Amino acid sequence: MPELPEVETAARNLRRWTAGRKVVEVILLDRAVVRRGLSTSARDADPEGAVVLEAAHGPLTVLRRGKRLGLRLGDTPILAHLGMTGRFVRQQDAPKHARAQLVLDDGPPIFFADARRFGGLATVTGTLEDAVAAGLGPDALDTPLDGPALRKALDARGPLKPLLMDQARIAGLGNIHAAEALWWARLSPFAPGRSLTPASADALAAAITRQLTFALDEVASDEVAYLSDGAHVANPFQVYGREGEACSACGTPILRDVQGGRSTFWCPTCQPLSPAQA
DNA sequence: ACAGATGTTGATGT
DNA sequence: TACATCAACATCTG
Repeated sequence: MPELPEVETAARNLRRWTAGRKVVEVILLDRAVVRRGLSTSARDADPEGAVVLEAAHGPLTVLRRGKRLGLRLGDTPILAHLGMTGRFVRQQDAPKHARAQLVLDDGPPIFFADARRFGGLATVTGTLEDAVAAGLGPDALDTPLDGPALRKALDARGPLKPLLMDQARIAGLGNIHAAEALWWARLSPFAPGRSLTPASADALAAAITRQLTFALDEVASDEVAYLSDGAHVANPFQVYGREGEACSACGTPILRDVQGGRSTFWCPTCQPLSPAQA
């Protein structure tokens, strides 16, 4: 599930859970969770990094940029990425697919669980601040996105949606929220980034902020939200996962297509691929 | 049963 | 350069 709102929630939870406490031990339940350079493959396991993590202990500091977390555990800087199914939970017993465990000096431990194993941990060379920012564009939520900056970031010939998901341009938007933000801004996912007018860039910047803020509020209900994963609520999105359903604004059936190997959903009426988008 | 999806990010190839 | 495609991995849905 993790896009930026879930990662921000994870960061807040970790801070809250460790406030006034110390991590006294790191237990790796799946040593391949420690990767070279946050690779998404367990085949890039980093055994030496694993040894470093196992020696880490002390108070925890948490940074976030886009979907990437930076953890300072005592003197040890660590990067963490949730991949597609990663999550942090604080509870007594190990959840399914637990990969790592942080033992605290007080209360239940924190587990990193990740069914699909695209997520992972990595040791860092250099400062944690540099590592957490390396290769990422401005954070889509923290950095108040303004139209001009966004227009510059998206100044490329390719279609808007993949550009929005390019973490080097803007850090934090994934498949769902990119689709949703484009709907709110009434922009076609297929429109060339370079075709953004100043006015549409303003609208898109506002839509991104709105979408992420809204989603963060939805997810922000801490670990309870995670534990109730099974309890499926109604699809809270305007277009994502709604192929064939009526657009909430105009009633036109939502379309689905594939861009860059990912499903894209949009309303052809509200988000026309037309010449003038002002 | 099985084919085909799935919120992630890279490494390839044209 | 900049696309698209696949691969990593484990589940879930039709």
